[in-house]
Amino acid sequence: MVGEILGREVRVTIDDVARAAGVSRQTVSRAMNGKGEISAATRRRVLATIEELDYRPSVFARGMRTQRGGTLGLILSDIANPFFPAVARGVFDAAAARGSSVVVHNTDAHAGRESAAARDVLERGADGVIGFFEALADEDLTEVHRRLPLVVADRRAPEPGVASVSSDFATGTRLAVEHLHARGHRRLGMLDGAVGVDHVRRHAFTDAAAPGSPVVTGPPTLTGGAAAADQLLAEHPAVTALFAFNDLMAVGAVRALRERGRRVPEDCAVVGYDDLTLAADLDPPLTTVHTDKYELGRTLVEVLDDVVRARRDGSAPGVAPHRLLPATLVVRRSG
Amino acid sequence: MVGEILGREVRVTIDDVARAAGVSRQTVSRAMNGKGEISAATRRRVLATIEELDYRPSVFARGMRTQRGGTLGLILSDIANPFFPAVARGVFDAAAARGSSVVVHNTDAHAGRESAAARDVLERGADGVIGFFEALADEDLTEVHRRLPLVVADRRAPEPGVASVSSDFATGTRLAVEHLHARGHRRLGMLDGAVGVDHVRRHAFTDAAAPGSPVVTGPPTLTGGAAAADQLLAEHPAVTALFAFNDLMAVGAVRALRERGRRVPEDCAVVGYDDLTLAADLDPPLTTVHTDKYELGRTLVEVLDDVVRARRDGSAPGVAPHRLLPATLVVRRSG
DNA sequence: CTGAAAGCGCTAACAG
DNA sequence: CTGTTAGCGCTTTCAG
Repeated sequence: MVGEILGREVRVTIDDVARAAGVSRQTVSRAMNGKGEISAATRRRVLATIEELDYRPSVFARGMRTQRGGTLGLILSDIANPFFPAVARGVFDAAAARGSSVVVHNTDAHAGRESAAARDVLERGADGVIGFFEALADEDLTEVHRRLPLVVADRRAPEPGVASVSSDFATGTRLAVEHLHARGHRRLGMLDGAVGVDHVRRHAFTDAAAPGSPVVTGPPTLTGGAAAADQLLAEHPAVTALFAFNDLMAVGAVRALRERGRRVPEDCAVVGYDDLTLAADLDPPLTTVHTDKYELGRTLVEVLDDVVRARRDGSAPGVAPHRLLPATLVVRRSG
Repeated sequence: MVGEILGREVRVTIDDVARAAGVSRQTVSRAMNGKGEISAATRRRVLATIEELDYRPSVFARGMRTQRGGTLGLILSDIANPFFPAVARGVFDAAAARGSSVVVHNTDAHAGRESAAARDVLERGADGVIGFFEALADEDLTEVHRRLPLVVADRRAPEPGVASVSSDFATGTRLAVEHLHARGHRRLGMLDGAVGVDHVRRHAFTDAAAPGSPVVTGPPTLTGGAAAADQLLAEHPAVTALFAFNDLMAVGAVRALRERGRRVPEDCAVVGYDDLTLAADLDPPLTTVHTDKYELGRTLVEVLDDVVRARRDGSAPGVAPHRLLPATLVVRRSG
């Protein structure tokens, strides 16, 4: 087998290619990286030789010079929340298309883990980072941005120079509240996720719902939603509709409601956010705000690419791209 | 800020540490890697200096010598299937505990993507790979194993020397079938996932169910399950219970059944496999086979560690560890 | 127990 | 358009 002796791998190096193609190493480098001038004929020949020898440049040797490892960091808070895998799929596909691998870090929305993840990604010479940062302060984001192309996901950028992509939470939340009002609900409550620094959903809820509408905060998980719903209903028994930070909390709320003998939606309506794949198959089918999560993932990589390119071509520290993905309401049975 | 000048990072190198500590670079290397003899006092002093200067060895320079990058590859077929994130969480946590980062590859069970992923992981100098390989042939797995510590997940190892961890599919499947029999069902059908080469679940089903029980194959997804159920029921209308390859197919089957006006479980029972987080909240709550997915993830990393260690300490090419995780039936309403 | 020398495979900068 | 020179930061010999 090529490049192998007695079961022990022997690296095919750039020198082997150079020798075989009858050129210098530099020319081989140029041929594969498309940098510098090189005649079409030479390049073709070199590329053919590369193919033939099955040469793969060493990530390490290259990284040593360039400080770039052809990876891309994806930092998120909870891979077990189906929202993130849906986004990740878009990220993986887009990353694969641009030839990058993705290193994923799960932070549990813990500030220490978030900065450790960022640092790790940095040290590995990632081309850039996509971050769902929930706990890190704005200054820290800015610091990450200074060192590495960064795209902030589902959160306001800490400063205009930092790119961001997120669901249009304000619209989505407003849609949910208006729908509940249209259904005749007058006393709404919100189950907010105890993460992030933006609180866009909460503010939008507060704006759209009647003054003084209660908001209870908890972890953005099933059990967090159940506990928050319990607390909210205990303190505000007159509430007839709940808007949850995300679908997981919404499902937790449904569980809690039923355990208290409340029917959903008859006694209390529930609306979620995210529109997880299984939302339509739940009992009751979940009314929720939909955002295209795969598209979010793809967009994140696309924007990151813009940032990388901008930085390479003379780092014009102007206003970075900020994209808002449409949010629409999907009415099912729960609210 | 340390190591920074005018917003431009300046690497703290091993030489800086050596100089500051008044030793040579090798001594620094020894101090951090615990290799070679070194006096406790020197080591302490060097370690303190490292701390003080916030020195982080370059992944690339180190990788260049060692061919190892401190990462770990996780290759899976569909991150959007909640089964995988649940496992991934265990993998991430265990990897973090051992100081590794995880690069994740999504393959869609496509042979080309699976081998590309393996190759990529290899080139990045991963310490090892955890692979849910669905499409790759046994020889290819063996080849991967020859080059890199490998643990095969949810699949029989291609040879005794390759480690594996998987759910006890045989028992889980038997439990499901027996339960259906106990409920009085006589005509069972199976919705098999069109992936993998093992077909443990299918064989176990064929063994446990009545001879000639129909099996229809499709992609292990929601729509795959729906289509498979449609086909199976069209060809075998007398079937009163369906055992699905996984929960996603089971949910798809429920959808299809209802669209044909069949009630679940009254007209046709459905049993899944995996016990996804939301299984209990579905309509109807899904009867399914449970395996501890987080534990699977943790175990995978643990076994990988054993393999790595074994290979380092003189590669005794004996019988690698093979672990089977318990599978239990969770009876809910769907079957 | 510690230091000096050598080189991993690659690309940037400069010649030609 | 192509080749030569010079390291990147680290670990692995091999001396001392």
